[in-house]
Formats: sequence, C-alpha cells, structure tokens
Amino acid sequence: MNKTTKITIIADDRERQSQVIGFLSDMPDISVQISRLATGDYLADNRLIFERKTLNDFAISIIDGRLFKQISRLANSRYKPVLILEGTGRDLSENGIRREAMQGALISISLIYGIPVLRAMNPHESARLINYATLQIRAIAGGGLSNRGGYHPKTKSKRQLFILQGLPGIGPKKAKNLLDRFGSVEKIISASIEELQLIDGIGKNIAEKIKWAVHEEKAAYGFNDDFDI
Amino acid sequence: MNKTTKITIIADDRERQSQVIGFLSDMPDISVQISRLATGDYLADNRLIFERKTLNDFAISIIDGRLFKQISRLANSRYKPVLILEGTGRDLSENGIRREAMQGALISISLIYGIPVLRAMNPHESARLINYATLQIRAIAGGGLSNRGGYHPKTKSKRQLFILQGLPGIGPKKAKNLLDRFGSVEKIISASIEELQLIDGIGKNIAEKIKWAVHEEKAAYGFNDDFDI
DNA sequence: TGTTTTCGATCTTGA
DNA sequence: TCAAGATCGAAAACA
Repeated sequence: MNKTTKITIIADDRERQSQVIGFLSDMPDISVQISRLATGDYLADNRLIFERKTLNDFAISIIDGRLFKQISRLANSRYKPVLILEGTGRDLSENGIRREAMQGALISISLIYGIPVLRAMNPHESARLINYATLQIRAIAGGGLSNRGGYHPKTKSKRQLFILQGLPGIGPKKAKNLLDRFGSVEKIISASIEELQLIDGIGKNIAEKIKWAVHEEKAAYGFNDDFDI
Repeated sequence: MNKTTKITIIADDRERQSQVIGFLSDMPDISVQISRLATGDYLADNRLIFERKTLNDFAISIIDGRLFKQISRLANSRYKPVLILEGTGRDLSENGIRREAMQGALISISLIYGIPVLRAMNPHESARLINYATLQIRAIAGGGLSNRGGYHPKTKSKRQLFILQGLPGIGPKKAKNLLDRFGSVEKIISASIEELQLIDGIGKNIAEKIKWAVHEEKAAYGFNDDFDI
C-alpha cells in the first residue's frame, strides 16, 4: 500500500510567501500543493493539520482574541491538529505581552484542548517538524485514509477475506466458504441470490442483504454525516 | 476535592532536593506533601501528574532508553500526565545528542502518546507551570469528556455512570443498562449474581467478576503500584 | 429448537 | 492518546 509513497502536503495559499513551503518542496519524498484550507496551514497525508505561528503572531493573536477561535476550530477539525510555534525567545522581546500570558495560553492549548505543540527555531525547522511528524504518524497508523480502521491485511487472501467480512451477515467462517467456492471477490459480488445460497450458512435472508448492499443505489450517497471542515 | 481552595501537591521523595518543591511551598494556596510516587514527580489535586525533566535528563534518557518506558507508564497512568521540560537551549550544548533526536522524541511524546509538553526556563517557572496548569484544569473540571482520571462529572447520573464503568466488563453501554434497571449504584453493588445477569450484555462471567471486585477481601490489597501515599 | 456464526461492546496492549 | 487485536456474551440465522 503506502509503503514508500510520497507524502502529500497541501499548503494554504495564504502561506504562499512563507519559506516553509520552499523547504518542504526541497525535501525528496514530499509533494506540495497549494490550495485554500478552511482551517490550519498545512494538511499532511490527509491526516495531520498543522497550524504554524511565529511567536509574534502567537502573542498578537492572544491579545486580539483571535487565538482561541482558531484553536477551537483546529480542535474540532476532522484531522489531527498540531500547533507549531516558530521563533526563539528573542523574537518576542518587542511586543509587550507577558511571559505568563503566553504560558497560560499554551497550557490551555495543550492541556485543555489536547493539541500538541511543537517548537521550531525557524522556517526550516518547521518544515522538518512537519516532515518528521508525518512520517511518525504514518509508521504507526499504517497506510492511507482510514476507511475501515485504516488497516489492511497484506496477503491477497487475507485481504479478500477482510473485504468479504464487510458484507452484512458475513464473518470469518462464511467469508472463507464463499471464497473457497467462488474463488474471487469479483465473482461473489456478481453472483446471483440463488448461487449465494449454495454456500453453507447462507440462506435467503443473508443472500438478499448481500445483493442489496452490493447493488449500488444513487440515493444512498449524497449525504453523509461526517462533517467537513 | 471539595471547595477546599488549596491545591494539594504530592511530590515524589526523589525530587526532594529540587528547588521546585521550595517554590511550590512558597505559593500561598498550595500545600505540598512529600511521598513516594509510583510514576511521575508531582501529583497535583489528585488529577494531574507532572513529570519534570531538565533538558539534560531528557537527552540522557533518550540515549539510555529509559525515556519511553517512563513515557509509556505516564500515558497509562490514571491521572492526566504532563511533561515539563526545564532548561534553555544552552543547557544541552554539552552532551552530544542531536537536536533532531530530541525533536523526534518530542513528536512521539506529544503527538503519539498525547502527553502535553510544557517548557520552563528554570525550577521557579516549573513550579509556576504546575500551579497554573492545576488551576486551569480545576476551572473546567467536569466540562470536558474524559476517561476516568480525576475528572469527576458533576451531575449525579453522570457520576453514577462514571462509577459503574470502574467495574470489570462494564463500559458506557452496560453502565447505562444497569442504572436504568436498578436505579442506584448501591442496589447494583448489592445485587446477586443472578440479578445482574438479567441485564443485557451481562452473563455469568461478568456478573461473577463484578461480585468478586465488589466483595472486599483484605488479602487482595497488599500493594497497589498506581498510587502510594 | 439447538447449534453455529456474526456482531457489538469492552479490555488490553503497544507505539 | 489512539488504534489494533483478543475476548466474551447476546442474538440472529440457519436447518
């Protein structure tokens, strides 16, 4: 599956002038696209959403109150959010915000909202963090999007059995029986109700449900309650 | 955990020589006790467990492999864990660990294990972070979703469900079924094995485990490595 | 009805 | 924190 697929990163177009994009593009296994994101600045692997803020931006957004709106949106995103704080202590000597205020905000973000906070010294390091974090998440959570748990068995026959178990009324036993008799997922899908009933343990009831599930109906799609950004 | 405004902090005795304890004791609304903790360095309000590490300790424990054992124990603690990293960049110029290795570890800790990481410049700031964090958590306690871990729901029925989920084999669904049928925690606790089995999803096995758990036996409690006082 | 299988819920573990 | 796998009990489905 995704063993050595490139990491796809979508960068928000408002980050276009940031150096981070340049550094990301220079990395060998990353492909960067630019587009408008509803929330966050970088969407990696369709899984992690990074919000990058310089220390100054951070301080300012505390003052003007923008911060917690953004954080709250991040926290409710369907992607796993990460905040990258960029800059060193020196960078915020100018604006008058107190260190305590920043720390208070950081406590809220990481403890209350549960959003991980990473620190970078400069745009180059931000890019590196995005890269590492994505790789680590990938290493754990297998390949691509999580359709059914995100996990897919690797051998073909396991995979076939796995697919079949998604059918209504079919568990490991009947999946095996089906596969033994029909030989392939494709043949099973296109089998008639009568043919299906030849299998041990499959009666009219289950056979009908399978055909029902497999026979695509337009109306079934169109709305799903998985909310978008 | 009532209206007592004082925060109670239990400090691990191995932190005894650390300045943090002194700073905590100097804070007006904090009372510090010293004792041996199974995990972590500071237990605040019976709710948050802080692991404090200087940057050097952190670097060293990456190298010698201790780090992830500790982190894993922290993550499985019944309290909400927080890692405090103490020190400035200068402090780790000496040991040869590479910045990338530290960042990789931080990514794992905060992203994978979900443990918030806070930064302090010195022991005084560590103490302040412990204080602030505890106050903030207190302010919202009961609001957020939570696994059992010191956040106690406020309404009676929530609290009852919460208690029931501590029983073996009982999760949210069965907790609700039990409460619907018996009406009170007390009745459930004193119900017979046969009565318990009347509930959907509870068979002989779980019923027996519940009675076993509820029927106190002196011998069962020799040592509890989760929490010592 | 009895037997087998699926399925939902919980727990455990590991990263 | 989070996801995968194992386990147990209930209930569906078949015969």
